[in-house]
Amino acid sequence: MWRRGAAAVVEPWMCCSGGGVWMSYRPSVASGAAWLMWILVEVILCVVNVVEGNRSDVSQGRNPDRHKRKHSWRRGSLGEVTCSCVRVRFAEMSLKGRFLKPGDDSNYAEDRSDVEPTSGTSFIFNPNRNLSLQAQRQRLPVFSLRSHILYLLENYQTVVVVGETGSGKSTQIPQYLQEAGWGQDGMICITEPRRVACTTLAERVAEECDVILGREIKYVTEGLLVREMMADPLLRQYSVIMVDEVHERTLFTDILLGLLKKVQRKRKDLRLIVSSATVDADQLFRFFNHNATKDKTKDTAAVVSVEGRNFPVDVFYLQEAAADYVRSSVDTVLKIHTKEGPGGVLVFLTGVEEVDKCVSALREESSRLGEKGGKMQVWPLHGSLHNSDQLQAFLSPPQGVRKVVVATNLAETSITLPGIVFVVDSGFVKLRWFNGQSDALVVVPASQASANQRAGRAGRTRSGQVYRLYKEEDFATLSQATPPEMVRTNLSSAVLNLMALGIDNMLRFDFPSPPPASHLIAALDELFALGAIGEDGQLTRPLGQNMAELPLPPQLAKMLLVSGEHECSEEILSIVAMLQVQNVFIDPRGGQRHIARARQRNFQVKEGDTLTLLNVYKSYLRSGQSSKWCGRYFINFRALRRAVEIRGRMERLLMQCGVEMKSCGGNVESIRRCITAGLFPSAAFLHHSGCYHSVRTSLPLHIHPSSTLYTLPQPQWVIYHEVLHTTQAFMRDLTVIEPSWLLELAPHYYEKTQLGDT
DNA sequence: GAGCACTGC
Repeated sequence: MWRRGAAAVVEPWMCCSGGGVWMSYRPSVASGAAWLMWILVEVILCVVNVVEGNRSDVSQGRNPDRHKRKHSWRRGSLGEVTCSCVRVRFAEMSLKGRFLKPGDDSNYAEDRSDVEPTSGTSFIFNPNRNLSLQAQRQRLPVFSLRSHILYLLENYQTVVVVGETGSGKSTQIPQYLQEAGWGQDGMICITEPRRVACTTLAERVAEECDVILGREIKYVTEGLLVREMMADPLLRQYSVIMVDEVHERTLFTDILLGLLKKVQRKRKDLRLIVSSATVDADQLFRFFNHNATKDKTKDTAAVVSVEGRNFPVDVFYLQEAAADYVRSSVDTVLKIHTKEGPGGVLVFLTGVEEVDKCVSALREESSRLGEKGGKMQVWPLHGSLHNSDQLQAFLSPPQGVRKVVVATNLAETSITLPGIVFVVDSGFVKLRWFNGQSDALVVVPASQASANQRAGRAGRTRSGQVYRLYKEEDFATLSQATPPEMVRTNLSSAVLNLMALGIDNMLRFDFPSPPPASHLIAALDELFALGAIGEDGQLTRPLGQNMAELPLPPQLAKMLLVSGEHECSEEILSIVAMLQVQNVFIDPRGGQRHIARARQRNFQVKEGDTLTLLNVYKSYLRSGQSSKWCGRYFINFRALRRAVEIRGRMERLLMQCGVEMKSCGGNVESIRRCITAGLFPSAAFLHHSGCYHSVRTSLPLHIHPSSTLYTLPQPQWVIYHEVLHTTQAFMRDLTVIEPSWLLELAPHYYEKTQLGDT
């Protein structure tokens, strides 16, 4: 184990304030390549397309004025412009939130339109669980549409199925297809975004019918099907492909939809079912309808809606938008608590800070109310909470006590809480947003789909109520759905995958939602720098090809693939696995905090966070992968367990790529060199202004307070894994490096210049 | 002195 050591020695010649040797990014290398010029021409074409085409579903759908938010543009000292989102909480409006029952007061409008079966308020409820399997199947809402769906599939290449959770579409439609004989000339394939959904659905279907799963019906993840396309681009073994949960719009959903549309042109016999929960049916229909004429009989796609199973949810809006939605949600909860009948309350806010604020305000009010106001238990719920603390939100409160859970988005999709009857929706969500260079965390208005999803959390056992902290008119101005990942994330992985599939011209690819051209350029630029793309604009062999094989961000894939040469593949594997999981260190609230910090300090090393993570991983293995050990050191056991799993998978893939498994036996420098070889585009140096500057963009950067290096004397040169813009641009997962390594390991990317040259 | 949430090849 490496221990936290003394400060790094600062060599005077590296100090930028003293002049001397300097390092600069060589933009000429990337932009000078002929293919990049050609791509720029394509970009112009693409931009024209975008302007002419229909992109309203992306970011334009949001009305920035609605929540009186403004963007402030900050100018970096060297001319770079960064965007940070400043939240202004309805500054001009100071009316307090006040809710009444429908009919009590005309100030409050009730809206039941979004509890109609075709929209998003729903929860899974199985009233027929005592019936036989066959009887249960026939009672599912989708059963009445069985022959209609089969008819449409005979006549149209694509059928868009819009239905709620609980309608049974994911388990029943594949069986209808199989019963109708679609499984005879080829397999029926259903894709899901998550692995766990694949296994549970497959098990359920196997239980219900007598087919051999994997022979006639097959559930796969979207990513796996994309991978299958690398071997068989036309997917000849399938007769029908059903893409489920399309509304989630993951990167792979969009890649898959684009690719399947391509396949359809070549394979007229291939049938496609696209199933989605929200109202984006029309967009999907237009995307898959190859009919260019106005003659509806020539349509190649059709839409069918399936009812869900919903308990009614009453929706209330504020007469005036809340000035401070945290305060307003506290008031709303108190109003519910004193005026309404029993039932749990779930509050949706955007972040940990807001959750904590709301929880303490509610606890204060609750104790002020005392016994006469009725008892209230208030629990926070967010991802960085300790496991046992998260559990509190799930437990039933004692008789006569009302449970109030204040949560982040965590409770919207990934977790279902029992006993919730009332939902308080702030109307905002914090999202990760790629700005062309780095990711930012921005607070944005939640979409209509998201609002409906939140509303659906009210009342699993009976009808519920949702209180939205904005005006009814404002609901219509919200975007229909959260923007797909494709338009708001770093695209380097997606581009690499598409290139491995033979899509050479990314800008001409038929994306369901075209990403910004600048994001594509940034991705191509990064891949070129990493050597995954050659001068000819093609994927390089074997490096680029192998990078596409690894399910990792390209920089980490590169780092792994060169780790054999640096004789530290064992260590780099562990580091990469640890970088893939979040919240390794638990940060408890209250008195335990300093104990946790002190124990976690055992793992810290002066070389940075990556090596600290390696330390944690090795120590965890030495503990026998013990959860007790994790508890003692305030290490997230689940995260470590996942890291072990990821590492195993990566190791197998890496060996397939022909990389030798070697350990450097504690030679930290070779590990740091290897990290530099992968992450070199993300280098920063300590500027005389006191903060760091990115070598590539001169963007001012700061060490994230969670970093090992935050409390140590600042090293001159660092490499980071990612930058996250919140209050400032923070570098995370740092490694201390020598600048000479940049020249040595990435001579095509960096050149030595004298101060003043840049 | 700061941490939205996931997932996957």
